[in-house]
Amino acid sequence: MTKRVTSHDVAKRAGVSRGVVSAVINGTPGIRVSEEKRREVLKAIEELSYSVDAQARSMRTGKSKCIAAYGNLDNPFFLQVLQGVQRACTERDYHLLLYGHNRQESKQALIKLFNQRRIDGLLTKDVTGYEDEEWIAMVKEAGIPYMSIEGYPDREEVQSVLLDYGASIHLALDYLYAQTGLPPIYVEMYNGPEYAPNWGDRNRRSGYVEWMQLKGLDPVIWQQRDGEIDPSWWDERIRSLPLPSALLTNWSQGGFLIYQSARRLELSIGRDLYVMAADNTMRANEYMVPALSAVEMPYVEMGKAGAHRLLDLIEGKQPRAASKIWMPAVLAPRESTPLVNGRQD
Amino acid sequence: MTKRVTSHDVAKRAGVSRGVVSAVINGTPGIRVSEEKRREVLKAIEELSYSVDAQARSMRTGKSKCIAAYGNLDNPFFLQVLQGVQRACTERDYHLLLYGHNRQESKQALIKLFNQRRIDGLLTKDVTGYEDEEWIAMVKEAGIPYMSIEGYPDREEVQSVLLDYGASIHLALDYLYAQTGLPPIYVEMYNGPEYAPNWGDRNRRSGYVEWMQLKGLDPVIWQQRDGEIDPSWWDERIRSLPLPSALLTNWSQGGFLIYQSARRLELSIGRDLYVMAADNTMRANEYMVPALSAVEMPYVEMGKAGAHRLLDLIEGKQPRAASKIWMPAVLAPRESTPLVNGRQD
DNA sequence: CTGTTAGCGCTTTCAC
DNA sequence: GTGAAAGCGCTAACAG
Repeated sequence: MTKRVTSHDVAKRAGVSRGVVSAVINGTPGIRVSEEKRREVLKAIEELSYSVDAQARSMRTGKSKCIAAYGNLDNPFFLQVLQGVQRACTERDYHLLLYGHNRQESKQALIKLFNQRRIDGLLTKDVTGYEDEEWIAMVKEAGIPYMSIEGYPDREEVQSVLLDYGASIHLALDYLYAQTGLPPIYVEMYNGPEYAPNWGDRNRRSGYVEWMQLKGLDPVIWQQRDGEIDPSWWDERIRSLPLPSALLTNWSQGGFLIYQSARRLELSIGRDLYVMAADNTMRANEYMVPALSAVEMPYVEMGKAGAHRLLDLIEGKQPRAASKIWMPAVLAPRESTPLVNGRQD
Repeated sequence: MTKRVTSHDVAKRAGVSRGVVSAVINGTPGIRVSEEKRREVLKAIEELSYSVDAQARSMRTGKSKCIAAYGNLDNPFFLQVLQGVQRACTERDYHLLLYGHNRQESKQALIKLFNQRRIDGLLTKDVTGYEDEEWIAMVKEAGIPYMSIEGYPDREEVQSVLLDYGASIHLALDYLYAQTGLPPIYVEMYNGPEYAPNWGDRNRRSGYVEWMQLKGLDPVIWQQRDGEIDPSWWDERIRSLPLPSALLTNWSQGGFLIYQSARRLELSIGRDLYVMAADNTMRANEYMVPALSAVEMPYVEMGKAGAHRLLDLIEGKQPRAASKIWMPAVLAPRESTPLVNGRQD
């Protein structure tokens, strides 16, 4: 192993002092260095292929230029968020440490991490509407710049990136209604055992009811627990429907179950049933046959926006900004909701 | 901001010297410390909620206990690999830095990173059979402990985790044949513009030919470029098939196109056509209707195995191990390949 | 404007 | 056994 090249070596070769080398590299304001010397230094850096030791620098400055992202690696959304975060980090020359859900304790370990690694900031991908008092207290006490993706909708003092679920449902319904002219049925999936919708699903549901009332239509809501293996439940309901009918489901999982039922009943999606999803949890919408129309959540953009805000916070750029960043959903029209004959305008 | 707690503070409070504190924390061999003092130190650490500064430590020791993972964040496989890597890191108390494809230069930047951040090792998720001479030369010159996932199958001196694609095809064919008793047609997708199969696809293809010959059957191979929008190509071929027929496709994308054609021709997957995929690129197999049978690649395990090997390398545990880790594919039987009537044994 | 120097917090060697 | 001190590579403050 060859010996490490230090700023000392560079200084010696360029015939200057180490302070100058540092000034050249960091463009330290208040230190003027002659053009000639600067060139010398740059040349020496090039020739020795020197690069600063980030550890030593951050030890001195107290800033590591590292942020940490924490989330559930089982969840494909987290990958998208990471992608956005990663881009922001690259753009602003930060590094990204990755931590995954492992045990219950691990979130607390992040605080420890903050001390150990001198992480400059922390970003977590939470489930929609997640709130954890204790955690927020810890973060605040530790003085960590912090940002949540999808958490803490009701806590103004916590920075987070949020989705406007109500608006996303309106977007979906406007489209579905324009395509089909049919009053959409809302199929609401939930995680058992009890019906306890999270923040996002509550907003979606009320968005639906609101929209229907606006149009003077009667809301029709089907509720079913996800994971419930009960094909006949679906078959009975769908069999009783007039054809064609239009359905909007809060989770794409619901779309999948409707497709399965249609297969059993020998109904055709896109002809007998118009189906649309209000998310893309499984990231399979476009691969279903026929491809499932949906409103989808811009997780990459959320990650990017969140990371930029976090970096602003770290660098003290945004002293008194609003704590919430709201993101709009994106309409993805596909084959499951063709334009119904005679509705062209 | 409260002042940082240092080992000095701990030492003072525990009434010992800093060397002892260090010895207690790291269990330094060759330094014996009395049980009483040890207890004192631990108590002081607890009371002051002290944690070592990783930067300072790694500056001193030259080891950062950090590895970096690099890959394409657009690719869902990479998330799975990351998951495995992350687990290995947690188990062995390492930290994980994440870098994504951004520009062409960024891979070179990893080398720089190695110097700057004192990364202990590097892991890349490459495309199947990827090889890059120049990169390997750079890595070797820099002396970076390095591991590739899916790359460098033919370079014995490079450490990598590989999949046995030939065996995976045999596994798929054995299953498909047992279920249906039909000679499977092989549907080979490729990325255009020219037919230039990668390492994995070459192995799959020869695995198919080999298996068919073993059974005394004539190989039938359809080739189609992915992204080619040509529904009639599929419809004509599939229409000409005797029913039922069995098809195995190298990419799940092929399964998707077959499903679409079946929909147009009003054929039923699982009754008229038995379909199976030899991968799960889109991670949508189980959400297709009917769910698509496949052999799938254990990317989580690959990441984990790769990371553990990398850490072994870093810690000098495995002086002369074989450079390749071979992983077997996993059979995932689903609804698209039901047991054909009368074939129960 | 340039050069010297103090220290960031830790580990490890070397005297005691 | 224990304590002092050197030094990892850097930046910022302070002399010259």
